[in-house]
Amino acid sequence: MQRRQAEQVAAARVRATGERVTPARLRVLAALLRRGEAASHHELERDLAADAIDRVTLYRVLDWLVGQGLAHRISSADRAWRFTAADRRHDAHAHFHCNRCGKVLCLDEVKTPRLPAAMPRGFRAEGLEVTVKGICAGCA
Amino acid sequence: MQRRQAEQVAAARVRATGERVTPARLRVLAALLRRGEAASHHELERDLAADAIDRVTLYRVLDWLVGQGLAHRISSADRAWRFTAADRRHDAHAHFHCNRCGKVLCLDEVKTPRLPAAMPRGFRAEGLEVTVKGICAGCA
DNA sequence: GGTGCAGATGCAACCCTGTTGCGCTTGCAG
DNA sequence: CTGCAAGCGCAACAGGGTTGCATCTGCACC
Repeated sequence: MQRRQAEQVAAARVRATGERVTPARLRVLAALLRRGEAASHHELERDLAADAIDRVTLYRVLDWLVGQGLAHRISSADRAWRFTAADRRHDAHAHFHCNRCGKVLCLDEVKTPRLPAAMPRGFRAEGLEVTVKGICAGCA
Repeated sequence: MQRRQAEQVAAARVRATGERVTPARLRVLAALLRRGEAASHHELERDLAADAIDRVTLYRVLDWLVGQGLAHRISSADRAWRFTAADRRHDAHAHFHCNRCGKVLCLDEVKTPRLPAAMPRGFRAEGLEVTVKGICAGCA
């Protein structure tokens, strides 16, 4: 997404929550929108390098965005959360994790199966995460 | 698995690698075999409490076991690796992650789909991880 | 049954991701 | 304009995992 468009969309979405509209929220959401792929905290920090916002604030803003449904948190294998703007329904597709560079992105083509009907007695399924691991185009 | 049996199986498998047979390797693999479910580093440390082995050694032994194909590393959402003895083919079933207590176990009933045939150009799939999240029987 | 040494272990110190506590600042309702 | 709850920045901390290095030990060879 282009810079201008990302900023406008971000502003609209943050405003729509009815919560406070702060620069940090706007800038973080805009940064997420500009990136097509899932961004780690560290990558976002770099994206926001110009007039950086505090590490902790970034974590809190990301938490807030996830809480508001404006972003999704993906747990990747390298022990770092990754985040995407909530552009599309995130239950319905798989993620790709590159074993070499650690990059995570969405595989829209790969549909995930629905929640398993048959769970062991006493277990309740709430969500499903499908991750394909391999080597991405950049690393191949 | 019973203690005696676990020790015997562990000894046989470690010997079969042709690499060095050390007490740490035997004890860690036996501990994994005794547990039915995936164990975190911390849980294993507790299991081995009697005459504990060093934190770092435990990490290294686990790495070695994974490298030898004697154990599998599962990345759970709480940013901690979990490990299982490689009893069965681990590609073929899903894992369950409890959102409340963080426990991870194998869902043998839930078959995972085969690797997606259609990947974006330049991407190579090497493995597939399917995780069902929810509340386990103990926490319900 | 020795013995040498590559490889395994233990210890201390470190890194990285993420969190908490707390005083200062600010968006926004009135 | 103003007050104040909510958000922000800083510092300090916590947990999981890794690295460097000196010491120890399985085991291949004698």
